[in-house]
Amino acid sequence: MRTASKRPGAGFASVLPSLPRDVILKGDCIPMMEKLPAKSVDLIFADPPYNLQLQGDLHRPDQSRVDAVDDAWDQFSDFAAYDAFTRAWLLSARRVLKPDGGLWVIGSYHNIFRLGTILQDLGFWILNDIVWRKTNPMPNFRGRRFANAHETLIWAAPSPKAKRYTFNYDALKAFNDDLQMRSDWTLPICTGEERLKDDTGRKVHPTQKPESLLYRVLLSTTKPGETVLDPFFGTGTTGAVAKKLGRHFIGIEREQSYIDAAEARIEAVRPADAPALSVVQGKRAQPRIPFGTLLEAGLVKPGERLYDPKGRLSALVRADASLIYEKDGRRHEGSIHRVGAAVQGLEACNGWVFWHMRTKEGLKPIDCLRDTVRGALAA
Amino acid sequence: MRTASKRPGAGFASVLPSLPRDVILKGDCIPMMEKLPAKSVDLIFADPPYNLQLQGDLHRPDQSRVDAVDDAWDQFSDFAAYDAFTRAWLLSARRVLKPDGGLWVIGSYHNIFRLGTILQDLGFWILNDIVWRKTNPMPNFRGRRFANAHETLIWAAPSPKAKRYTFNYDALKAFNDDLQMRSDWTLPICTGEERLKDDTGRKVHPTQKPESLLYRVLLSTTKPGETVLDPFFGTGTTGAVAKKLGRHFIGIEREQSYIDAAEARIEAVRPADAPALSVVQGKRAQPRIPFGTLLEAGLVKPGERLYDPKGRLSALVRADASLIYEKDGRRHEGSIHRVGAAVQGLEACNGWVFWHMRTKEGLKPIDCLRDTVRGALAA
DNA sequence: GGCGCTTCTGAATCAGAGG
DNA sequence: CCCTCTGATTCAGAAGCGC
Repeated sequence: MRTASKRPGAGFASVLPSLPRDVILKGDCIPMMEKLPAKSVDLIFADPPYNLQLQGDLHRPDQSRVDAVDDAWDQFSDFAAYDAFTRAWLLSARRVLKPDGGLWVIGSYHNIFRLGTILQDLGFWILNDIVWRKTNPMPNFRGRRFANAHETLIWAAPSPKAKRYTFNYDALKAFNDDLQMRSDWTLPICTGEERLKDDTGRKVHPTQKPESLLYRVLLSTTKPGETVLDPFFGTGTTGAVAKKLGRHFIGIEREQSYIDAAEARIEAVRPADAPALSVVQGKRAQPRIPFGTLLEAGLVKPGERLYDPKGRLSALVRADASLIYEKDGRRHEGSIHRVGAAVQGLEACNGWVFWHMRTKEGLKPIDCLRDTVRGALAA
Repeated sequence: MRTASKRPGAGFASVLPSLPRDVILKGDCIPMMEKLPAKSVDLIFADPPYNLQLQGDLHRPDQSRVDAVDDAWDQFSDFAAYDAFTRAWLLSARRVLKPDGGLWVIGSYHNIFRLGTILQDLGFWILNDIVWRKTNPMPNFRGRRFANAHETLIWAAPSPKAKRYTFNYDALKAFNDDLQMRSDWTLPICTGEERLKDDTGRKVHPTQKPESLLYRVLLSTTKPGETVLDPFFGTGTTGAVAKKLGRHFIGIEREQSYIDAAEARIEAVRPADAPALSVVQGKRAQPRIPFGTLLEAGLVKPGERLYDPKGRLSALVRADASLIYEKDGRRHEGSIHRVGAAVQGLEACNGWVFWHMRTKEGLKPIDCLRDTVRGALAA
């Protein structure tokens, strides 16, 4: 891992010719992202500052808390600065993001509504909001509110027309004991061994995110070998999990102390082996086998009959892999899907699971034959 | 209960001298709220249109069509129109609200970020965002996103200096088995007997909220005898729960069919019959521990092997918590349960007790690790 | 009545390749 | 870009039905 330091007069001259990978770039995220080639990153995970009062960039001119806090204009001026910052880094981020990439942001009620609104205003397309339920949140000590036991993430595509974003649906379903993954994730906060401490035992970063959270983010919305950018890298949770999962990372961070901690931490990570990184693939990922292939392979012969699941209706297979169904003067012909839909009076039908062959063991869906063909292709 | 109808030229002449209570006002919420005296209401609960932007029809895998929320009242031309509407009704609402009153809004990711941003811009002070985790949400039928399993509520005071808002901390804590009430509430959606149906058996309102949700809202942030205003009354869940809990209500609603249903419903409420309301309590809602959680927690690592009870067969653990088994040309992949079933030639298998890890003390079922995680979660 | 099986439904921004 | 066609995709709970 390398660290590219941006010193005065010593930064990148202009946009880099190619994407650096597995590096931490030192500096503010907006100028740094401007150095990266456009449409080059597969995923962005951002954990931006929550409290604008503590950020140098966002400091109000007079540093003071407004006396008349019910003054709407003053309220707005604070939020306006945060909004301007948010808009700026999100625009930079989208330039770097591939058109079919994904973007995650995390926040609390202090900033997440502004993040979400600006995402929508900029034309990002929200795919889900995700709730991180903390199993061990900080209690509310004064007893004046509900215990703040969650944070919110937003997962978005860069535009509404981006339909080919990565979502490892089947992997997540396997991960979750064969139930599809929900929008609420129950995970502990970062404590114990995982929490980075300095020599004096104090935590290195005030809001270090748990690796489990990033694990789920990267597992669900990236593929092995892809690159994830984290513009607010902190102590490098994103980088550590990316390395562990065989993904590449680019971190951007201003504070040298965080960079030092992140480098040591990521250095110590041992990535999993390639076989362990492959995930369950659904049917969509498998090579398409048209019905005609079964005829070419001799697994189905022209003139055979296919049956509905109960064996009552049947249709004739023709040489061109179309079916013909005739009964009581009704007549349908076409693909296995069209005829399947027609005989059921439905709009659509998956002919692969509707139509069955008669075998010694009874009726078997023709979908089984596809597996046979796929096996033959693989061998 | 009375219904005040606003007919052309027959509405209230101007602002009412006193607050009507336990009534449903027919009409648009903004002009209706303008008739109410300023600073007169203790709490506002608002379930505004969500501004869903649905494309075509959605079908379940069994081809049945999902009954979408395509009502006219949820149609807005763009975000600007929705924002203007939101700003307007929130301003009207704040005028009516007592300075130490509270305001709740509920929404999904389609609108909640805009609601939150506008609340902040208008100078409301957010006290909590609350997540309603649905025990029985609609699944994601196309497998392209996480199942949308929650909605978000925002609880806010009308200004940052309002410190004397009502919060029944101790009541909530008792309600929650002496644990502080958290910001995530696990409750089922409104179904069964509670869901209002018309003569033909169709739901009266597309988005009726469960009484359990309002029960928790009113119990936590109002006192008996206080008045709660609901500007988007619908079929009157707020009114029904208010009556049940000895609070007064004012509902505002445009649709006569909803008003009729609400009146009959509220009429039938007996205030005495206290909480027969089944709510899923925090402590009893033991989190399910999917196998993936063990990987996130680092208790199992991608690339490790799991063994059958006799240690003869073994399978590789992958990053998505799926297993892969390969022997003599046979190959199975999927969840611990699927692969466990496949290697035994069974229909089903409990992977938690079938698969074992090698430890110094010999083979141990992975189920033991679940206890470890549960312990960590409880701590 | 009881049990088991089937059917139905819920605030949803829900496909992708090929021609 | 538009149109056509293939064929992938669901969980919890209530209600209804049949034995």
